[in-house]
Amino acid sequence: MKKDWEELKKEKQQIIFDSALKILKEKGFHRARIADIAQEAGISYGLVYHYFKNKEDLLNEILDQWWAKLYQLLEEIKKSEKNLNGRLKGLILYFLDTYQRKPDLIHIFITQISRSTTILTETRLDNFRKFFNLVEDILVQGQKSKKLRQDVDSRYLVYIFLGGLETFLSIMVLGNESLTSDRQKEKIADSLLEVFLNGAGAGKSARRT
Amino acid sequence: MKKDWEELKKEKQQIIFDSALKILKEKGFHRARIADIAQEAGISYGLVYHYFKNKEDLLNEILDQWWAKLYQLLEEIKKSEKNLNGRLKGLILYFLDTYQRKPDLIHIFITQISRSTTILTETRLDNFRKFFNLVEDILVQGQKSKKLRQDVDSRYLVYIFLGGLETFLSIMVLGNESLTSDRQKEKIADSLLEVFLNGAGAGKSARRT
Amino acid sequence: MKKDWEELKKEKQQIIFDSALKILKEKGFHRARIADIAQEAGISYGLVYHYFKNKEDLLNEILDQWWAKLYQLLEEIKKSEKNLNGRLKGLILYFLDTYQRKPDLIHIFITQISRSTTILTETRLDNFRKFFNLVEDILVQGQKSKKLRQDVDSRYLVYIFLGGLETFLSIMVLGNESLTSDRQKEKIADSLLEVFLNGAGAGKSARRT
Amino acid sequence: MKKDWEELKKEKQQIIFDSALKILKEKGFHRARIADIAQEAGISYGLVYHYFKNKEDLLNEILDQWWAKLYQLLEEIKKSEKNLNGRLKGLILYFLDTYQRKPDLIHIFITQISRSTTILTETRLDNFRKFFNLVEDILVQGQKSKKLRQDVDSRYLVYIFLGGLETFLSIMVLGNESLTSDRQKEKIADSLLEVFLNGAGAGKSARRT
DNA sequence: TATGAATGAGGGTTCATTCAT
DNA sequence: AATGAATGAACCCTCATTCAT
Repeated sequence: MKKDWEELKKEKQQIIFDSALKILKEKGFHRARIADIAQEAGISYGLVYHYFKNKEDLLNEILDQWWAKLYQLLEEIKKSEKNLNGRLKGLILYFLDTYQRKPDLIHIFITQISRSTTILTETRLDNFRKFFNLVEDILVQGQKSKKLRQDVDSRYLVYIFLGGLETFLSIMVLGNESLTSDRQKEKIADSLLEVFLNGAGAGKSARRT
Repeated sequence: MKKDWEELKKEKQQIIFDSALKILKEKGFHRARIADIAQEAGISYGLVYHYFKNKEDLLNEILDQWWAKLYQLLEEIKKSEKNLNGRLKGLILYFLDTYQRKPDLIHIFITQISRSTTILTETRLDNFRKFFNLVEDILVQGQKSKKLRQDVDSRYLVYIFLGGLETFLSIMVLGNESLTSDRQKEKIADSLLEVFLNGAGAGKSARRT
Repeated sequence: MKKDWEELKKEKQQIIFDSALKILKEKGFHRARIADIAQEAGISYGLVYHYFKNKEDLLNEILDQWWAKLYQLLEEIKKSEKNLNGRLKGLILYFLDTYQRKPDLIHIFITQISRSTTILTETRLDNFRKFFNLVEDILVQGQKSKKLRQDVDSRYLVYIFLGGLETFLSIMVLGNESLTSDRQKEKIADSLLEVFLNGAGAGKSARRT
Repeated sequence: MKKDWEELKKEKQQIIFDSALKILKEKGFHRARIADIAQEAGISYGLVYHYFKNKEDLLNEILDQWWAKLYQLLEEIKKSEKNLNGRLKGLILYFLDTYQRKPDLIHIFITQISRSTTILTETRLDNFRKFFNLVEDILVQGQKSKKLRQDVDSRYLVYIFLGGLETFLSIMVLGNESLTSDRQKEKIADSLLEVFLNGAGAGKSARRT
């Protein structure tokens, strides 16, 4: 019986979560009103405070959930047998899949979290650092296995890789583009990887002079 | 005489501008108070309304100024005799120079403008589209002159190029890093270009398989 | 069986009572939350409403209990064979004993009840009037038996006597002082009585000129 | 001109002060709403925040003003040539005068400040201690000049003296009694002093056995 | 041009109370 | 008897904006 309660509580939390996601996407953190979120969730606004300490806390829980999943994925990637190409593609597809399933979440990540220093407390910045470090680990392994050039600081490679990915997502997010077929995701992932690995330059002459 | 007045007005506006820049950087658009900006500028908050219609208008003017300068640069680049490499490097250095001279401006561009949909009205999104289009023009020219590969959508190339640049700037901005020497800027620009053009992959085998 | 139920109910009520006492002392009536009291009592806050109609009612019950005991004591004193001195000392010691056993109760009496007009409804004021009247009865008897001077309004004597007592208690309450030995209580009671009866003046000359 | 501004500001503050006084008296700190105070003052509630940081601050300013005046009086009394009797009478009359002119202030002192530990921060308790110490100074001088008995702790004398005074004030405050004639004030002061100095006991036998 | 007093919409948060389980 | 989810009135405080001076 107790379990049912727990589950019900979790479910309700999730409803509030999803409502918050939608409202945050539409209005941004500062303009999102608790009343909006509650209305979206079909509950009274007082109840939001039953499940979350306050607005700040609600955002934090969303972020924590986001980061937890992302870290989990990266750890899995690191443990996997995939080669560099497969690993990076896995990461890209994770973002694209998430965008497909929960576009609001990616929207918020792109527009609110990944940049806004207003919201960025030191704790939250730490999450970013950890994320960048995990990606760097993967790229350093790539350098060691001679899959990636070693004459460029691994940190720079991280910036360029994630930068390209983020801009892709940004464009989709800001343009409200939909992502329907798996084929489309594959194509995007491959293009990104292709240019990241082989460069935008045309042919040998452009690439190595 | 009239000119003096005009000039004085411009000067005062600029003072408010710079103050706004600083406060916006520190607090973000929603938490930045007119009173803060006025205090920073050393004037009464009522006076701000003599020079700007309202808070929204103040932000718009800042953005307009930013975009105007950026468009101007891009037009100059397009008209210049430089080759693709020089053009892209010029663009990168423009951002780095601006970061050096007015870090607040880049900070706001990165954290507030480039992503926030809260602030992004349709009009403002147009500025982005125009910016991306101008950069795309340059890259398409590169493709036509066989400097850039033609098997990738020029749009994708824009995303990857600007994405890498933006992430570099983001890192500096979020980390409050300083940029002192010209040499440092050169190195960053070259690294970015090198990877963008030739890819992160190591040697032929990695790049073309 | 019914008795057991009644008793259990009384017991539970008493637990809530004591918890309320503690919380009221710590936070005062307005800041004391039902949830605090329930937590202190180790029960859910909903249950409080099974035993008390509402917050107001809970406070009323506490007050009623307090006044009932005090009235009972005063009636006993009036019926007793003690002389004036013994009667007044009995009253003082009652307060000191109560402070020793239930400091929270005296704390609340001093800080919340005896003065606060916020809480003082007309009904509650009546309790005060009754208390003052009962003490006045004792002092009037003292005047009749020539133990107390008759040239001062008996009402004034009440104010001075209770005022001194209350300030003593206030000091202990506000200073969180502890009262351990019976000797200490005796000393306080004697000092109070001594000054009340014989004045603070030094010798005849000061007292009767 | 500037002076006029300053004065106007002070005046407005005073209006808010007085309104606050009235509302605080009627409702007590926790139930007093800023909106009430503003309405009483005939201004919008937002303006209250122009003059005072918040509700807490408003209360603090009232308290500070109260204590400042009281301390000033006590210092004057200490410096004066009056004898003990005159000094104590001066103190009593100050309270009675204030009650006559600003009954709300005395009301708040009695019901909110002098007891409520809810409102009593450590800083505010310090004011009490200072007040008690200043009165003790006067009484110790009385002991030294043989006007007061030395066989009772001077601290106790303070409690008894101020206790009587406070209870008098309390009765007036809680009963909403008016104090019109100077004669009435004189009579009260004399009675208080008479009993404080010579005791409530009747004749020698009662007083010295 | 310049000031800052004045306004009030807006939104976060608390918490007593009810009620289904 | 017992729980705690659910509700919403109440109230504090912020701050953009206006306007008299």
